[in-house]
Amino acid sequence: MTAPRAEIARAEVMCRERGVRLTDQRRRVLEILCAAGRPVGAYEIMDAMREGPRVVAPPTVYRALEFLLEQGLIHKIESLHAFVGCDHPEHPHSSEFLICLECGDVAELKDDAVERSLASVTRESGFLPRRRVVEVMGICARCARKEECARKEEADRVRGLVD
Amino acid sequence: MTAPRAEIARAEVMCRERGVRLTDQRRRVLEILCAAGRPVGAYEIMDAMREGPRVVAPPTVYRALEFLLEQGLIHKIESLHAFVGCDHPEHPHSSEFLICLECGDVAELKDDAVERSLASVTRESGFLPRRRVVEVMGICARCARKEECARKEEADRVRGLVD
DNA sequence: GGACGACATGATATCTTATAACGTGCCGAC
DNA sequence: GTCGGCACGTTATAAGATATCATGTCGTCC
Ligand SMILES: [Zn+2]
Ligand SMILES: [Zn+2]
Ligand SMILES: [Zn+2]
Ligand SMILES: [Zn+2]
Repeated sequence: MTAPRAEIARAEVMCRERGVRLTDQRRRVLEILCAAGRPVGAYEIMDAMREGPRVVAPPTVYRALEFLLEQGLIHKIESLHAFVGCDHPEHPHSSEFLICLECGDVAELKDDAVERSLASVTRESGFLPRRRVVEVMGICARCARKEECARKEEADRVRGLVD
Repeated sequence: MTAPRAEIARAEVMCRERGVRLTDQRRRVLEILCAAGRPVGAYEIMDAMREGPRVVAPPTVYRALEFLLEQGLIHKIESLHAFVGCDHPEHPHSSEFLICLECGDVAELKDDAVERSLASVTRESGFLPRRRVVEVMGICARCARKEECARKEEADRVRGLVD
């Protein structure tokens, strides 16, 4: 929830270099996504924008999202119908996510092993990839540890009762 | 569009073995998916079911889909909001798809290279995977060939005009 | 400076996808 | 027989996304 100054500044520069306009609406959406640091749905973004001066309608949000996606500044997470700011938008890349079912945390993979293995599989079959969606739902390391502790405590408690 | 007798028979056996019920509604949905041989949306399935004796409402379709997903008889393609019958449901597996943007054809990968590289990446980070979504959008081999031919013909035509 | 065109936004309506909530009927266990 | 679990019916509504047309904004060209 830190102010996403750095991300915005970076985006400004990238857009200027490319000759595209990071307008108020687009910047606002990017700010909301970066500040959240988690997947946010389009309608939630819309609500967040309402807090400002004016009311916005769905197309406004979706248009801003479309632009940010094109520029590689954000990613869409298909399995959540939600969007996240990109960690490292400097170079265009396909995104891969680890999504925690417990705490909702989302981590963007930077490793390209998956990308390479996908590339080799598709090349073999003559398929020309354009966009990749790789999303793994599961339990993140932190939640796994927490659950492990809880299990232990429970076991201890039961042992205590039996004694 | 072949009659999906084999798939249905196989599903019947699997359900019996597991002690779960492949009811009329569930079988009907599976038939529609297998017969289509392409991704089909829930509401399209609903329309297909209407052709039969009775009217069905969305929850009926979604409940059947939920059951079939649980039993591994079908997969959901997140990026299309659609469902497909599974090629090889005998052993539970996570699904990986190549989706053609041109003709809409969907191929389920059987190769497990992607699965393995994903597994190693997630293991390293202490993440416990539950469900994987791997969907690659692009141009299938057949459409790529077709486009290649079209490009050649166009080039020939232009050469002809210049001459 | 004024006309024009490209692009961005506003506003309204509608469409698609998915689920909540509650009731009914079937069937086997006891 | 009745009880409980499960599948299904029915109605309503939530949630996500897009189509369409009007309006505004801004730089360019004359
Ligand atoms: Zn990224
Ligand atoms: Zn977690
Ligand atoms: Zn499968
Ligand atoms: Zn194709």
